[in-house]
Amino acid sequence: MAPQLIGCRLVRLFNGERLAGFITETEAYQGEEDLACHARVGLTTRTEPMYGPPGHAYIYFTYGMHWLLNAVTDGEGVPAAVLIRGILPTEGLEKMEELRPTLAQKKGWLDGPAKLTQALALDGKLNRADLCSPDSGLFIEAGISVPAEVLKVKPRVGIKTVPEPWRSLPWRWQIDPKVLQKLTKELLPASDL
DNA sequence: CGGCCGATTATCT
DNA sequence: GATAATCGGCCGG
Repeated sequence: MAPQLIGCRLVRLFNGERLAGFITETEAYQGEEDLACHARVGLTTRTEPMYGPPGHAYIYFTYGMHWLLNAVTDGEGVPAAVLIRGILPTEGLEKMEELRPTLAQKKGWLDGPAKLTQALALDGKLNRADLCSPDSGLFIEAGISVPAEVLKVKPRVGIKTVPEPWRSLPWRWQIDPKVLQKLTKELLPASDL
């Protein structure tokens, strides 16, 4: 699911306005045996959404200040999720700039998991939102087709203390930076992204 | 560009 | 009481 979500459109309805962007980077976290996955400690209050039905959001708080968005990707009772690590903004830029003023409209604006949750006004209130229903206020639509050959696959980041083989598994997908730059110019010719 | 560091608090041991 | 699926600022190359 992680590579398949690349290119899909992530949409947030905020005060009646559409804030959206194409997903550009993802990471996979799968199962209690994956020592980088929160579910390594089993079913807890925090990990419960990952054990729930697929297609829902798993949004958690970390480092004392950041909210991170995941899509639950496996059946009930099977903990698995895809971390959304970056988007290419396409709708509601003005509002997103207001929500995330730092470095707004500059290079690297929304290329981090906590950056995009700021721009989309996401926090624990959206935890477990149905990502397949517009009624939830947070959902994923069809987007652009991104050929597999322009995807880069690398180890997941931010898990330096996790033992092997989990630390080095190639479970991070991103649009090739060169292709992303070209895409950005096509979609947002006037911006400085 | 890469590496180090401090911020700040929910969650789990 | 320790840790963390990060970020931004500051440093050096």
